[in-house]
Amino acid sequence: MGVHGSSLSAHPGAVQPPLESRRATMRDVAALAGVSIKTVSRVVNGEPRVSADTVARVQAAADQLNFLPDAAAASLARGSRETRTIALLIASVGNPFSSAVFQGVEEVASRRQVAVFAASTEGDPATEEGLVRAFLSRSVDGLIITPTAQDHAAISQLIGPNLPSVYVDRDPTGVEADIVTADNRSASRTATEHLMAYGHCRIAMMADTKEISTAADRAAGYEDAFSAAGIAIAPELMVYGIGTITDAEREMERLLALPEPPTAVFASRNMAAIGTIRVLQRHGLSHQVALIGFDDIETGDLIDPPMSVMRQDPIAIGRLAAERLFARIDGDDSPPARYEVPAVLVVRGSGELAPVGVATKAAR
Amino acid sequence: MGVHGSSLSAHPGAVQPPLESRRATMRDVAALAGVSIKTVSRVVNGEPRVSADTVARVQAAADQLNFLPDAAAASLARGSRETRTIALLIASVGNPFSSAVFQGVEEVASRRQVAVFAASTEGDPATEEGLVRAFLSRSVDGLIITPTAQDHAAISQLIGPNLPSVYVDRDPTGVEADIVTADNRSASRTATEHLMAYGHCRIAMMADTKEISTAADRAAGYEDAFSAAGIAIAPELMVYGIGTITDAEREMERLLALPEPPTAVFASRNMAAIGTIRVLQRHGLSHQVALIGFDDIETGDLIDPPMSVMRQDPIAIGRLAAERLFARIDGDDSPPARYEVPAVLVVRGSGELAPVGVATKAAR
DNA sequence: TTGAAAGCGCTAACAC
DNA sequence: GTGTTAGCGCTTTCAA
Repeated sequence: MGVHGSSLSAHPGAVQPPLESRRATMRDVAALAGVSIKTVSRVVNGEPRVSADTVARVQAAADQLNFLPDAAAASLARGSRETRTIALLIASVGNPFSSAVFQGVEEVASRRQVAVFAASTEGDPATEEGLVRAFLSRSVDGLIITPTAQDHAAISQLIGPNLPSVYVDRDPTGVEADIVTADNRSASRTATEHLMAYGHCRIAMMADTKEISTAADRAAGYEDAFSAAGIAIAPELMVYGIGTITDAEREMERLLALPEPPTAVFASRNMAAIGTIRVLQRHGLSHQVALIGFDDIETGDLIDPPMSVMRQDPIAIGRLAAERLFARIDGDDSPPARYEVPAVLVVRGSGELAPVGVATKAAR
Repeated sequence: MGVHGSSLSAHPGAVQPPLESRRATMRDVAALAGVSIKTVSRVVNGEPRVSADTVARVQAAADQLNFLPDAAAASLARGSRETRTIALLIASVGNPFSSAVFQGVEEVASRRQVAVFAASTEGDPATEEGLVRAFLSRSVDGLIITPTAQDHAAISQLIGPNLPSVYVDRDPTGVEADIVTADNRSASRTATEHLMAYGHCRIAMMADTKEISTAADRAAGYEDAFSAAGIAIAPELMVYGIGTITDAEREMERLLALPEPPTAVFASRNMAAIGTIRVLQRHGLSHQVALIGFDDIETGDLIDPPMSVMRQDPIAIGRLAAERLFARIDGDDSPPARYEVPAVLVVRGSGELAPVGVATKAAR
């Protein structure tokens, strides 16, 4: 019954290293249970036609040896190459928005017993491409990607037509695939109009670089509000390129130094809001200049004044992205679509301050 | 030269599905380049003894077919079973502390081209065990685990003696392995003594359940400060079991209703601090009752008053955990050790308020 | 109900 | 320099 040395063994050469120094395989379990490896496979995979007695013997042997099947070998043998593994490429695993997306993805994936590789692109196209290669080579069943600003035709080609992929948060260029984002444009219009409703028309906008679709969409929503209201936009109040809190602080200082400073700020991303608040607090203006942020902050209600925001739902975005991905994995071949998860206005105080000083000239 | 049908092919049966519907393999590249599969392997792995001419031909074929090696098959064949993959089990991928740990882990792992599975235990032992099984079965090279409150002897046995693992943030029970945490006890003593230095002796402590080593260690540090100062602890001010912000709010309300309410609070975790601040703000007491948190909040400086904290360095914790793990993977077999990453006191205002009201009786 | 053989994509050892 | 063979741990025929 011994497997290692017997002359009719399927493995004539290579004596295995001792069981203690490696994980048990089906061969080990088979030898211990006195059955063939195929029978072990049947038991492990819960296949029907096995006698209860055999099942028990195999199970006991497997438990005794602490046996766990090798998922990679199984997927290799199965040929289907399904690995029950997906990859998630986000801006940075440490960033609250990204990790909330991850949380949503995980929620859906774990229900299907699918493991998730998560990795940060840091917004760098080369890193992004390297990660895509790394995960393709690991045979993931699908990819969820927050695209960097680069053109994605090359990456899309790399991924190929057979591997499902979904894009989140931003629109990639040159790609035919499902996309899940917030309703950036309409939400930004809502935020801007909310400020206008309190009488503001010198409303600054602080945004990321225009190349990022999210920033561009939010700027478009801001502009929509002005067009609809018939108010001319002051171009000097539209600030792009806010990449860090420090950027935001510097630009806000500059805006306040303007001959006609803004009476309100639409901070189209978290870092912009934080920098803006710091500067306003420093100048003792936090109750004079209105502010609406985008993205929520965990403690937005503790700030003085409590911060009003358009709250995105990144968990829902991640959840929906994962659902789309698994639908594709399951064979859905409907045309690619865009999905927008609504952001909601959270009224807390900072966005409900009336204009102070210069800004009463263009009342509505 | 054709591989698919030739009679001397190593693969007599099974005609492959067309190349378009699957990823290219080394066989495909070999066929296209007119070399053997082993030569493709050599080129792909950058082995030396290959003629420049051959390298070029193979590379061209690989590029044309968009070939990427199958990492799982390679690791299977190599026998070493190295997958360049590790798993990280954290409380929740969406939680700021956990995701900062992840960020530190990723930083180190990505430098080694190692991919990271991250998953949330949600503090549930059964989930934790299921995840460990899932990742073992996926042949990860190592595990970094934030242990749940359960005994870890079983999990440790499941992992076995050959797979490196490192524990982070909390001490597991019944395990011999490297552990990386903050210096919870001494940092908590520092925080408490800082409050005492401003004259407080009725200092409340709000903590997670005692079963979690982190909470217990922080409580011990709090007690250390009292013993050292020779002040008796008021047991009614030590609150355990704060699991949510709501818990914290409820308990803080209760404390304020005490005949002799605390003049200061040591909030030993973020949620406790947030709930405490909410209640203090609600009662208009945020400038009367001192507060020091543990864990930093992104916008702690924007709160009124700005929040003083013992700032942990979760990125450094993650980084160190990953470094220890890779050291073990690389063969380090020194005895398991505990590593403490220091937390630093960040003075912002809330922790530097003198006692108000009843609390002047036990001056130092 | 059980088992033997072949082979997934790749690499190690050893030819030539 | 390059190719051949065997086999990693598993699942699939197909036979018994």
